[in-house]
Amino acid sequence: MLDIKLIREKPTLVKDNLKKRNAPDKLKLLEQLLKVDVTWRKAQTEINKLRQKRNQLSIEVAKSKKANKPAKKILAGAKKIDALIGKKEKILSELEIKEKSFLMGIPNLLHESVPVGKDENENVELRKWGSPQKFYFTPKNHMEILENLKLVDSERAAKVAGAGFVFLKNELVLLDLAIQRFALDFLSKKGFVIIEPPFMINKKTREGMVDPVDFEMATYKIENEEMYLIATSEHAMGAMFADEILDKNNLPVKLAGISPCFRKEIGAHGKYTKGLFRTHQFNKIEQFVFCLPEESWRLHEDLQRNSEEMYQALGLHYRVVNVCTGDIGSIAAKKYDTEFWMADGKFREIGSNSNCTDYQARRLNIRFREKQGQAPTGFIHTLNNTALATSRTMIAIIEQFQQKDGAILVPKVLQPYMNGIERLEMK
RNA sequence: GCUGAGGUCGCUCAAUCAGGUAGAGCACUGGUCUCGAAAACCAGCGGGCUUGUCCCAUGGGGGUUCAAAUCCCCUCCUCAGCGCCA
Repeated sequence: MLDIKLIREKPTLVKDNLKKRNAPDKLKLLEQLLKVDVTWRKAQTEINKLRQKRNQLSIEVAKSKKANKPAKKILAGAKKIDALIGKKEKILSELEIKEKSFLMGIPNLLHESVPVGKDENENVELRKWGSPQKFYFTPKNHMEILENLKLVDSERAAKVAGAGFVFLKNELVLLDLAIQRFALDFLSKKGFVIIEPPFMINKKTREGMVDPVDFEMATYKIENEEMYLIATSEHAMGAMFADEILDKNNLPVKLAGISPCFRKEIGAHGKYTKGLFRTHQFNKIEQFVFCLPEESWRLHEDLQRNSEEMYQALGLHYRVVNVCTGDIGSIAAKKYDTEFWMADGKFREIGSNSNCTDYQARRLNIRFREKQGQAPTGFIHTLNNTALATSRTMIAIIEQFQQKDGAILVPKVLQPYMNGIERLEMK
């Protein structure tokens, strides 16, 4: 959510931002918002004046009663005004709801370094790291390899749960856990606090954290309860400090979340959905940061470096793209996607790193202050970046490190977490 | 899940029984004083807008009333005891 004051004072700034985002419908929304805002302010002032009158009459009633004088006349007048206020309040609250929903629909202001573009095809590649091994055979898709090694059972998973679920088996489970342990140890050394969040969130948290579009498409709701399965630990961690004021000297707060992620949407048109790439459930270690406004851009780069150091330690070939204005999503001011090389020669997303500036914090009401006892100075900034999502990291490992005999080489850094297993192979 | 007690400014509490329009202390900020600091004193210290002798704000939502922290209903959370259970 943007600051309504900023929109009032600098509407052209917001407008230019929407133009950059190539969002004509949002431009309309902005016009509507500005209109409603004027009406709301008028109505507010009008109501305030009526309330003032009523308050004055109320005081007079109290005075008369104390003096044992009849207050009938005053009461009649007050009742009239009261009825009028009631009517106007209804209108006002309708305006408020409208204004809020318009305001929520206005996306975050983009950082100047975000490339302008229509869609994901215009994301700008910043760098590549590593290279795929020379395959002296035709590399296979990860599912084929895993099925040969009997490390997954997706048919039976479909039977018990449906499409989009898998049974992981034996060493693949160990690999999944190893990736998580590796990421936690890595981030812990970098000063992150390890967090296992609630895997369900309530309505208020959902409204504060989940983009309405994502919600419709991706979120599971618990039947008969206002509870939702998290689609990422970010949802729970972001709301951890909702309505709180953090002391400046305790910032930044850096969290490493470990959780399963539950997502409804997997079959969107034209999306790559093979095997483990999109499933209803996967495990992920997530970096989440609360910080002062002046440090967020530096931390954005730090978070990116953390992820890349992990991919490099695993030996994975990847590239980083600066996500363009048409593909960035409404919450982020800037976003890097990291994409890993797959056996079909394409790069696909393995992680996503966003600086949300104060956009999330304003909605969640998370502020900071110079020190204890002082009034809050402003809203903090939030950032989130995938550390390692196990399913996609496993795909990368399997497809990039597959051998001619169908075995998979386990990256050295993961071996200690897997009882020293060096290869996943047929037994 | 049941019973009880609670939720008021950053913190600790008051006003609740009996409705009359939210107050104190601490902390913090600025000023006076001082070489400087402490103490003392003065002022400020939740949000809004059209900056007023204005409006809103007592976990959240509704109701009664001229008027609600206070009375009624719903709901969330915390603590204690009991019950149930990996």
